[in-house]
This record gives sequence, C-alpha cells and structure tokens, in this order.
Amino acid sequence: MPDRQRRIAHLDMDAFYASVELLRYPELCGEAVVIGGRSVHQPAIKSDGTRKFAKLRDYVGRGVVTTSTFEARALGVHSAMGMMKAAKLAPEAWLLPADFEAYRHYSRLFKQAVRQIAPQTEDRGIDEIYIDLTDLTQDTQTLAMRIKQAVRDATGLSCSIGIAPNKLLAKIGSELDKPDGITVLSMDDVPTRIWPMAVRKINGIGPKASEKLTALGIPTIGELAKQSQAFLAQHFGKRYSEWLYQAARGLDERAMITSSEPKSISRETTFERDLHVKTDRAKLSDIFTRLCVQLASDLRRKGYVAKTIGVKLRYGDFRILTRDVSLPLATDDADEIRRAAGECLKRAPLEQRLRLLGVRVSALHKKPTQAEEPEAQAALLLG
DNA sequence: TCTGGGGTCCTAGGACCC
DNA sequence: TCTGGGGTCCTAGGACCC
Repeated sequence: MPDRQRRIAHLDMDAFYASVELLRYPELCGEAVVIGGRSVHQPAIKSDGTRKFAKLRDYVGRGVVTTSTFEARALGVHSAMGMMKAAKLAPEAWLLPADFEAYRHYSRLFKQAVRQIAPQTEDRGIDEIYIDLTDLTQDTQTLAMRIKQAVRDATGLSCSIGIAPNKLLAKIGSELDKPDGITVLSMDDVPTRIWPMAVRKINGIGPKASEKLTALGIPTIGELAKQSQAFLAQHFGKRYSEWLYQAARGLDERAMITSSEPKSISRETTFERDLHVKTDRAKLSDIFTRLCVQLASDLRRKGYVAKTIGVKLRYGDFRILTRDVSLPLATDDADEIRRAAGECLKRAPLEQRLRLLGVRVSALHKKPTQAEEPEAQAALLLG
C-alpha cells in the first residue's frame, strides 16, 4: 500500500505516426495526410527530384486508417475508419503506408530520453508511457518541461503529459491539453474537471460499457459517481462494478509495472476478398503456412518457446471463432506449429467464407539455453 | 466495396487431482 | 457409497487498448 502521495505522469506522443512521417516528408507539413493500408503507396521520386505521393482517392482495399494529421481529422477522417470511407470524405488527402519499423525506432528514442531523467517507466505501447516521478526532487512543472524538452531533442517530436496521484488520472490528464501540453491534476480537481466528462473518457470503459451506462441514464463520470456499489453490481460483474465505483472517484492504486514478459504472440491477415476452403484451398494453405513460419521466426527472434497453439477465424459476417490446443512440449518450430494449428482448424466449422485467418501462440517460456535444455525440458514435462 | 493487426485481462465451465 | 471443498489447468469467448 502506498502510504504517501504518488506523482505519476502519463506521456502521450502527439499524432505519433503522422509526426514521424512529417519528419521524413516535411513538404507535407500543413497538409491532410492519412496513414494506413498495405505497403503499396510508397512515394515515388519524380524526374525533377521531388516526391510524388499517392492520393487517398487512389486507394482500393479493405484497410483502415491507422492515423491521420490534424488537417485530415478536420475533414472527418479518424483512426480505425475504413479507408474507402475515408477516401470519400477526403479524396485529395495524401496517402502514406504505415512504416512500423520507423515508428519503433522513434519509440525507442523517446523512451530512452525519458529514462535519462526518470528511470521508472511503464510501457503502454509504441507511443505512450507512464513515468513515476515520486522519488524525484524537482517540482512537477519543471520535471514535465525537462521531459518534453528531452523528447524533442531526441526525436524532434512533441508530446503531451498528464501528472496526477495515479495512473487513471494521469492518463486522462494527458488528453486535456493536446498537442504539446502539460496538465497537473490533484484529487481536488475530480469534481470540477473529471465529473463533467463522458464515462468513455475513462481508460477501461469502452464502447460496450459506455453504451450500457448511457442507456442506464449514466452518461458522465459524475453521474457514475452518484451510483451505489449495489446498483452497479446489479448491472456489471463483481470485479468490474467495484472498479467502476473506484474509477468514478478518481481512485486507482495500481502499481507501476516497470518490466513484463510477453504472454502471447500472434500473426493474422485479412484477405483481399473472402475465401472459401473449398474453392480457395491452395491459397488458404499458403497463407496458413506463411503465418506459422512468421510466428516461429518471431518466437526465435524473441527467444521464447510456446506450449499452446491456436487459430483465429473471422467469417465473412465478422463473427470470430478461436480454437487452441496445448502441446506436451513447448516449441518454436514452424512445422510443429502448423501441425498443431491444423488440428485446431479441423475443429472449426468451415462451410462459410473466411475474411481473416490468424495463428497465435501462448503459454510462453523463455527458451532454455543449450546447456540447460535437458533439465528444462524435464522440468516442463514433470510440471 | 463499411470495419487492420497485435496485444492484455477477465469470465466461466469442465477435467482432474488431493 | 455418498458427500464436499479447494486448486490448477485447459479451452472459448469477449471487452478493451494502442
């Protein structure tokens, strides 16, 4: 139990992927730019040396918008929107393929820069981290400005920071003054600044819970804070209702998680058109093999073996089905993974067309080194 | 032409063991 | 033969996040 006030920061990079692309293509600054789709619309170099970019209206396929610049957002284009729909809203927007290699590179740079100042950080994906400032001596505003400057020096990019007594409020805070902002929240700010907000603003209340709460006449966090534990327990599970009760009051005791091991690794692909096992057998088989080979290579690169292998199907109507199986011995071998995943596939109904096929491994263990292999295998066998 | 890909955590039932 | 409780693993599905 923390017996003193903590100082937790949440740092969120501003329009991260789009900003990385603008570092590379500064001539697109101030333009509506959309990032997404597969790596086809790579900019070409024209004879006069300038770059030729694809227009969003040229896009054909089933991709979604990964992110977009503020100028594109002003036209109604947002993350997770279908690209074809986005193309109708902003046909003249520039289109760039996502380059995750580059984003991971800048992600490493900004995280390293932050750790030079505050070593206690928790990864929250490629463009966010929590930072524990509790043990640092400088005042909050100074620390926040130093961190932002360090990120800018290391990457040329801006970020927004929220600082609060816990992760829940810090996360909300980082959204309040975007881009390039600093927001400090204390518990005293909860009634005035948090309660007027929609319940959806709480990290952990998604589309389903938000819709359910609104239908119950609880659209805001303030309304949520008026509900009794008993009322919430009637409509949500025990754990979730207890969490809702605390979150509405800005209470959150979750500790910083400064290191963690992966729990699962997966590869999946959405087909250009829906495929059927009967008529597209060879194509599906090739894709299936490719996913297993990629997964085996992911495991080896990261140094893990997996005991549980599974498949994921998405049918043409968007229903999802999963099947998995646990092996007696953990593996990182593509053939073994394919065999096990193939067994899973046999247990799935395959009458309907498929939109997506995925393969997933879980129950991961660090791969034993050569020397300790027999003992480690024996230990796994004996449980 | 609506709706990607890679993750985490939770729930819940059944098997199996003590 | 009946009764029972706890713990762990396995499997499937779903909500949610970036």
